[in-house]
Amino acid sequence: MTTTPSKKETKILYRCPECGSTNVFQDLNRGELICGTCGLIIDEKLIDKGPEWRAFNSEENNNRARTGSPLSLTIHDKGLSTTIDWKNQDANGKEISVRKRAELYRMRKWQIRSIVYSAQSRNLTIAMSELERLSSQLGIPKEAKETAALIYRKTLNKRLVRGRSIEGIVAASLYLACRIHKIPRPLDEIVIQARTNRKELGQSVRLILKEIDIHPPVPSAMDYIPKIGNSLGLSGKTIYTAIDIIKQAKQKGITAGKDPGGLAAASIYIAGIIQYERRTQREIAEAAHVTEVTVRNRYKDLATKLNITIKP
DNA sequence: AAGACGAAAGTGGTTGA
DNA sequence: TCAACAACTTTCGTCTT
Repeated sequence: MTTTPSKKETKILYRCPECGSTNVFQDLNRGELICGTCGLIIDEKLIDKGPEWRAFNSEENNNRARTGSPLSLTIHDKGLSTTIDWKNQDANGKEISVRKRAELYRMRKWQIRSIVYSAQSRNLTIAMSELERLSSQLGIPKEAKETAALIYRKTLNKRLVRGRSIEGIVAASLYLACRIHKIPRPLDEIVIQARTNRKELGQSVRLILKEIDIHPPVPSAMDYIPKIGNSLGLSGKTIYTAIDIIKQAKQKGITAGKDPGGLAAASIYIAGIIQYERRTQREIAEAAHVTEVTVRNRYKDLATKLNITIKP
């Protein structure tokens, strides 16, 4: 699986309300509409309304429909299917010949395999509908959703879902997929929508990280800034300033071990003051899902360590 | 009156013996 | 497995605009 975020930006016909430029891009990785001139995020949580793939003939259609026909959630045999007994006796209690025994052995083997197969596809059906629900509720673009589906399939193949809730693993897959695609969604934000609790989600995330070969980048404060800045209605200039502050902080190595959300909030606070676009600590804290105190502590930290003087 | 600030106590997660 | 620990939160009183 590839973890390199593909730079998928499409230029579209749209005029930026901030600077009037038509240099507007659609960043499908993040699901955002961005002005290429001033950096304003015009819209986020874009929804791809078209079908997720196109087919020009029936053969392609078959090849691309990777989940097969839509499965009904009901179990086709309702648990009433034939079972083959393990006893080597016929209905009258007589011993079965060696040749028949070998045949029976093969039949049992395939029957069990088919049961495992249907159990897995049933699991996948439930999981995918849960994934669909979760990602649409969190406004997650389809690329991250696809990645999440892939991660989920891997965990399913490794039998990691056994004894755990499907919902928990789905949420964990989605969380990791978001990190891979650099669309920050903190655990807590997912917990609100997911049918799990914080503890289980955290455990599942760690389990997948350990067992599956994926290496999502450590979430950076920079990834949070556009989202927070946009929800506060800040201009592209301020957002750039905030990103710049984080870059400086990174160079000085003072970002390690700190909550990226808090750092992002602090840099936005400082950027707001510098660019005369001030927001109160409370507003920023709310948008960044941290407390005022954290904003305060981080911003004090950043200001002293980067020698930024804040004008009163 | 709202916002900013800081101290103190509490919380959940990580680390190292 | 448990205690120490760092980062963050909650709460609350005080100062500033």
